[in-house]
Amino acid sequence: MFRTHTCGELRIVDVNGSVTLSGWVQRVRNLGGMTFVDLRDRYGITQLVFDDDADKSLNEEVHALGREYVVQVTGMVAERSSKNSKIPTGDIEVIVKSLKILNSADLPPFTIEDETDGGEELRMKYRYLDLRRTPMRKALEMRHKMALEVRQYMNDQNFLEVETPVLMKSTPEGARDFVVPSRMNPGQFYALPQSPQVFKQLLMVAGYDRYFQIVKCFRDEDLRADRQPEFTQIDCEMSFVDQEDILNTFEGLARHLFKSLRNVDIVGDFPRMPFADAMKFYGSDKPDIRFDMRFVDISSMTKGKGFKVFDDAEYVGAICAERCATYSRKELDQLTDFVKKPQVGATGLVYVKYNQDGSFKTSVDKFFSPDDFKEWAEMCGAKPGDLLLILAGARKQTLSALCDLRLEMGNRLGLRDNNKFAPLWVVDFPLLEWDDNSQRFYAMHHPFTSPKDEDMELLDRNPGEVRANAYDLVINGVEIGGGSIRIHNDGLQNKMFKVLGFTEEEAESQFGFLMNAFKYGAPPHGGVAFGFDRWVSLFAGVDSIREVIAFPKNNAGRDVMNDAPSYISKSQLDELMIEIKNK
RNA sequence: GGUCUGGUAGUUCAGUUGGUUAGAAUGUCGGCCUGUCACGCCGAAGGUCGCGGGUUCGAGUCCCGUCCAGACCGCCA
Repeated sequence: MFRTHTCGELRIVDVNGSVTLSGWVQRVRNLGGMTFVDLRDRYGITQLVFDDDADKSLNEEVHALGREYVVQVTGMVAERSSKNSKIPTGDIEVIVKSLKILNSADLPPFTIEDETDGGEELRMKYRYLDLRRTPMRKALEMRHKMALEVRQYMNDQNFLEVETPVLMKSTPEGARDFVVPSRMNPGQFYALPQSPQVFKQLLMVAGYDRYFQIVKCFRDEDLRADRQPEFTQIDCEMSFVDQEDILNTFEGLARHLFKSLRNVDIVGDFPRMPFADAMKFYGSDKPDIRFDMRFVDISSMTKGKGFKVFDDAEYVGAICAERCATYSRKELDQLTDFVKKPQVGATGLVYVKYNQDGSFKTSVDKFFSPDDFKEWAEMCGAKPGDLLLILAGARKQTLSALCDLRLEMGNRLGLRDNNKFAPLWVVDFPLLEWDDNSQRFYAMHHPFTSPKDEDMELLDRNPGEVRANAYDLVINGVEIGGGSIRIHNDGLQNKMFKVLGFTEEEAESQFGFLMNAFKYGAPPHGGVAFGFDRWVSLFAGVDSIREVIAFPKNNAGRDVMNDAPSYISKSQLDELMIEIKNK
């Protein structure tokens, strides 16, 4: 027997018991006449004592111990003379009678501690060591528990988990597919699913009524801190529902997860914000509403006073930073540099300090009067002591830059507390997006999204104005998930394909099976998919989804631990009838 | 495809205008130490300054190229 207890479970009631523990050596503290060893496993840390007065026979073996050695010990549980309140086992220790080294260990390249000294690259290369650290273990435990609670809630709501294929058909719409060559069908390829979208709709046609799946999805696009080539979704679909039913059902899921994982009660209904308002007031389709600082369009009040930047601008927008009128020249310069970064893309920043005494100090004193500033301040709801930050230029770029500036100010002012949660439904998304390059409309969500009934007639004459029955769940400025009510009749679906520029043949070859299915009694249905990794990372309070994925890829899509992807042999290629082109 | 930041001891980093033998902390190793829990004290070892080229009397430092890592833009229905 390797152990009678784990390293996390012995307490004061176990004193005088004989126990056997196995684990990893976290740390050795040799005090000369006695030695303490912290023994670690997944469940915790237990202190071992080797006391010369009691028994010198183990001296040599203890001396040989190194970090991360795997050992087994037998001994007696004793109450500590000096207790450690920081760990659950801190009242006791094990006086060791026998010690067996099960395996020695090379010196790890970084310290296996909560605050490791290891950099990102090393941690990824030796991920199995990184995963020994408590923060990583806790993140994966959080992930496990979240999956469990999702299944619990969904089961209670009558949802059925159904597995859908991983090898499926490639479709050119949307993200780039990962493809898998088929040996038995030379020259043909499967695609890995970007989402099980069509399968879940077919399950609705099949009458399964409520489906969900915690499922891996794949997209062959460049990575980010919150984007991996393979990621996990909570994928859901329901029949005989309208948008309201879906929002309510999944608001319930969100509440259940907030409560069970973070013990947070969200008071009141989740707010809902039309996409158009989100863009107008926050410059983003995923606003962080933990703090207000809404944009105010002051274009009308800033023109015709001879300040060319404002006069030429399509849009002049302001945000009000409370109690920031005391900002120094240096701080304002930093903000100016921030908005001028290529990633933000503003050409400059205008500030208006509304001083405590009611006077104004601004970067545009030459062009405007104190009365002008007073008007702007009133419009922005600014009080003496506040600071207005103003960007101007083309509408789209300026809204986007102002969004970045708002979030930066939120960070500076400590308004983005990781332990505070502000969920939000963004609704009424546009159905279509015009793409200048290819001179055609693309589905903003996906081509199966239904237009709003009241906008249906616009579909022919002004498709860009049509709003969709589509919605996103946004928490703290993170897009946690999104979905839509689907089209369930083949006539409307055909029309959508037409608007999207598909020929009948293309629509038939790519989605014919779905259109065909719709002919056999498709119920009205809709659904949603949540980014499981993002949600876990939000609850775990970490910045990157890599921190909640056991074995993630790096930013070039590589697994630096096993060096995938890799070349395959000539014979493998031959079998697949594939030839590699020289660059 | 692009922009930016970084690569120096096992690790995390510092390194002045281009100038003597490249430093600190931590870890490691050795010694001392009987109540530590980030133990303490003393001592030691540890470097292809990512790689290649160039400028220079002289390059960790400047220039060019390249590789690697990270953040972001494009992309991600």
